[in-house]
Amino acid sequence: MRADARKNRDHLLAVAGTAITEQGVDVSLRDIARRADVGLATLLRHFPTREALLDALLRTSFDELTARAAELETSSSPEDALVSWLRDCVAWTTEYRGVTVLMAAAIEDTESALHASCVTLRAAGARLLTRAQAAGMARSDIDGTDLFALVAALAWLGDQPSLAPRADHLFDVVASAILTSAGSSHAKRERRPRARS
Amino acid sequence: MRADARKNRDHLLAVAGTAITEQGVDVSLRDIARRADVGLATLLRHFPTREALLDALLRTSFDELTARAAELETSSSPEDALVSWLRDCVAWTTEYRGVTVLMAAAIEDTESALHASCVTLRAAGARLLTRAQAAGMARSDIDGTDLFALVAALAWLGDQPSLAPRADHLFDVVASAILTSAGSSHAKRERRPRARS
DNA sequence: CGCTTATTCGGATCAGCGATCCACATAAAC
DNA sequence: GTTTATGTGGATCGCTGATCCGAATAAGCG
Repeated sequence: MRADARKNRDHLLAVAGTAITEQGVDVSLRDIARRADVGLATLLRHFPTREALLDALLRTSFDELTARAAELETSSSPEDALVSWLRDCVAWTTEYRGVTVLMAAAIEDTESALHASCVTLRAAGARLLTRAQAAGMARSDIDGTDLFALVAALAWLGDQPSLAPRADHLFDVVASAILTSAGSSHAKRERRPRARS
Repeated sequence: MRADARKNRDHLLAVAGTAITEQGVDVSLRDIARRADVGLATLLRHFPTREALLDALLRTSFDELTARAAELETSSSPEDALVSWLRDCVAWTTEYRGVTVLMAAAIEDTESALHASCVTLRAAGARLLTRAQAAGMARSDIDGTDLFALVAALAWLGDQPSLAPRADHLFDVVASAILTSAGSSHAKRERRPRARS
């Protein structure tokens, strides 16, 4: 890559980081290009899609989260490791308003630039979940995909200005649902008469 | 209102209903106008914003949901009433892909055309919740706003193609969190050492 | 019925978006 | 210093919702 191209790329990433922190991931790409004193076409050549830009921008964060999962796996109890990692994930998304929707779309879109990162994240969560389940600390009827979905839903809550104030509390509510049902009587109560067809 | 205006309004509502069912609430207003053989300006005069259009279109559904809440309040046990009403709410949103985001925004935006409907819905849920709490069937540390947020989050899950397959299962998980903590030991387990500041 | 008036309509236009094209500028290689 | 491969960004496209205003028309009245 040519030196000037590299410089533009790096500068664009820096500016994009600022813009996204300020305005969320839906910020206009034109705005980012303007703030970087660069043509829109240049931004779009370096990062052909919004997902590609985010992938470059967030890769470090993704890596940190997966590393943190590995670390917690050896340093904490299965229960604490799972819950505090989930908490970290949700807390992280608050720095990038709107990223949850893109991640939810990317997790099953193999063409998305964010796909690989999302899959890796889900796998990291699945490991912690399996460990907690093996220890009897987490309900056994959920898997990594369920966990990903729950974290996404909680992160989405935090993205909605009107619901965000409850996000922390509802995290605890959902966390209790993941943890507490392990072998409890609820597994039986849970079987309700009949779902509305 | 002049006869031709009324006709256009009704026709637009019918066409909008079809279009939104097919493509979700983010369908282009221009498309709706085109399909109704009407100018875009005409659509926007009858319904100045997307929210206004949805409000007119969904008012019936909103009324049905609140009526159903009242009905369940007298016909079912506090627990069943709450859970099956929540299930109805989530199921209803699946007919209008994307409506959840607009409702979350509208619940605290008094200017939104959807505001009143959302507030009414939250109140209906709050009544069922309070009743279940009084009967000791629902955890007491949540309120109507929390309930609204949880339903919104579950509905949002159903809107995401990649997460939708788990939505039903995760509804049960969340429902168990709402119900099962009533006086159980979990209330105590729940107090975790310390949330990350 | 014909005239007037208030209402409604929709084509045209605007600013915004992301995507794409291509003449031009320039770093790098020789 | 010249050549060449690479990078750039203004211009343009099709799309979005919002707005304006001359033309069309329904309703009211003599």
